[in-house]
Amino acid sequence: MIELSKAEFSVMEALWQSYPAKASDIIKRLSDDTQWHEKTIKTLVSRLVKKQAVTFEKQGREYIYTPTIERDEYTQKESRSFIQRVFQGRIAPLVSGFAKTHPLLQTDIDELKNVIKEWEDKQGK
Amino acid sequence: MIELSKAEFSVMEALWQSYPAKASDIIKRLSDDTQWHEKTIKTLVSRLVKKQAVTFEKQGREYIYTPTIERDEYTQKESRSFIQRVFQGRIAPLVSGFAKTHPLLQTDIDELKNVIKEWEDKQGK
DNA sequence: ATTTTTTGCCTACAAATGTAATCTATGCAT
DNA sequence: ATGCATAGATTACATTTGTAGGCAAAAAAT
Repeated sequence: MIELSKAEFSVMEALWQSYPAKASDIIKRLSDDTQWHEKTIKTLVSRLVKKQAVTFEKQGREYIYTPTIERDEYTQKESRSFIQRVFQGRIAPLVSGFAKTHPLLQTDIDELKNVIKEWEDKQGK
Repeated sequence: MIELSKAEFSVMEALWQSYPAKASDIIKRLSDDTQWHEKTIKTLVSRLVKKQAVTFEKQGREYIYTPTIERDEYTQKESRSFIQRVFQGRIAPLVSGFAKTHPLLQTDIDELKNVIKEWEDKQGK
């Protein structure tokens, strides 16, 4: 599994927002959320290329970057390994712990109900 | 917030299992799960002391270690920051993403239903 | 009593991470 | 045509993390 550091993940977020994208696009997007120096972002992009989380095509002297993994795919893997490590692979304890300090929203409840419904449908079949 | 690395977290797990505990206890417990050298574990314990995740009392030349944070407290904070970082603070997307690749167990469903029930009770009041 | 083991303390060292600065080649403005 | 801005490549450097080794003191074993 491709492992991303927190900073690298943020760069991926900027790229996932819309791609293919030039470095300058990524830098522009990140400037809204962070104080990172342009050089810093370029370093992170290079590391992402090295980790093969991102590829690029040359366009003149510029590179046009594209992620090699989708956001969903990555966050799912990341979630699983987090849940595995911290909650022995069980998700429910995470949810109840989280809910203890963070009131859920109506949309969360709806979405959770949906998960349950799908599970029950599958059981039924 | 006290930040623990993965290896440090594992050591905390061993300590949370039962404390106060001596270094040798921690080492014994970790030997079941890992191949870590005794020295490695002691280094990690020292770092935990430095990070103030653990305190100790001298008992002769040995130290008796105690965590300063409870497991629940730590994992909740950790979960929150993970969810914040990866899912903008929303937990439901994590759950549905997770469920896509990891069939939930009956106990998970029960626990989730309980979370929902508690939420609804609170709404009603 | 002397040796061996075990404690915690200090030191080590490579890889990963955060955070850039410098260098080199190229394209753009004048 | 020539200098300046900009792109990516290379280098830098402190901190954190993983993974120990060595040392001095004390306890345990013989």
